[in-house]
Amino acid sequence: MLIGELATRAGTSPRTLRYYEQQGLVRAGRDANGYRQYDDAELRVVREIRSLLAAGFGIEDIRPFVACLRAGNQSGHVCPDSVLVLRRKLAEVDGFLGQLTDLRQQLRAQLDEAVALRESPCRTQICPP
Amino acid sequence: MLIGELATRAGTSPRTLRYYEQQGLVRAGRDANGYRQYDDAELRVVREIRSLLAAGFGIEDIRPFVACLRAGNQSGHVCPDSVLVLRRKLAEVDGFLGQLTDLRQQLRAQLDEAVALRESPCRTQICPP
DNA sequence: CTAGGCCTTGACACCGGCGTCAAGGCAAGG
DNA sequence: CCTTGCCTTGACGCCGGTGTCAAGGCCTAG
Repeated sequence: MLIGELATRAGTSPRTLRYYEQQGLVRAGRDANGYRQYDDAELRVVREIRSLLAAGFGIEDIRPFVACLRAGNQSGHVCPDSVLVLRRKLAEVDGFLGQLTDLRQQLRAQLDEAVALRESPCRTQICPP
Repeated sequence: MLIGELATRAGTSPRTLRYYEQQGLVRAGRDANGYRQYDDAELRVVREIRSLLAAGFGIEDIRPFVACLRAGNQSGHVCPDSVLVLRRKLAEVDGFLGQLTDLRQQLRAQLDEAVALRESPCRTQICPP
C-alpha cells in the first residue's frame, strides 16, 4: 500500500503520514523506487493516532499507545504506560471541566447583570454613569 | 505614568502593553521623549483586558468591552456588543463542556476496561492476544 | 515523446499572546 | 564622564498539527 492509499483509507493526507513517521509513530518500508510501502497493521496504527489526536491527546501522549499496539495487543489502551497517560488525561479533563464550569457561572452572572441594567433607562451603545 | 509602572500595576509586562496598543486596545500619549504616558483610566482598561484574556476571550472579542469602558460605562460588560460576545462565548463554553463531558466518559470507559484486563493474567508491558 | 498522476524531500505559513534579544536614546546620580 | 535603569522600535521564536508550494523522479497510457 502506497502513502496515498493509506492516507485515503485512514481519512487523512500523505503530508500528515510523513509527519507521523518523522515523529516516530508510523513505520514504512521502501520500494526500490524509494516509495513508502505500508501494510495493514499500519492502517490500524494510523487510525489509533487519529482517534487519540481527535480526543485531544498530543503526539507525545500517543507514543505509548502505538507501542502497545505494536507489541501485539488488540487495543493500544491496555498497557501500563497507556493507562498512565489515560489517567493523566482524565485528571486534566476534570480540571478543565471545573474551570469551564466556573467560567460558565461567571459568564451567566455577567450576562444577567448586563441584561438587568438594560432594563434601566439606558438603551444606547453609550451609557454614561 | 510610564509603561513600566503601568505594567507593574496591571501585573503584566511592557511588551504586553505595547502589544495591546498595537492591537488598538490600549491608548497612550507621548512625552517629549517619545515615552508613552498613561493615565489611570488606562489602568482600568488593561485590567479589563487581562481579566477577559484570563477568562479565555481573544483579542478580537475584547474590543467591544474596551470600547464600552471608554464610552464612560463603569463596566465593560453592559453594552450591546459586549453582551453579544458574552452570549457567543457562553454558547462556546457550553459546547465545549459537552465535548469534554463526552470525552471524560470515553476516558473513564477505556480506563475501566484496561484495568479490568489488568486483572486477567497478563501484567507485563507486552501482552500478546 | 508526452501528458498526467503518483511519489520524493525540504521548507515556509498559520494561529495568538506574548518572551526575548538587538541596538540604541534619554535621564539622573556619583 | 560613566554607569544604571528606564524607555524606544523591530524582529524572530514558540507550540502542534497540518496545508501548501517548489523542484524533481517514477510509471503508465496514448
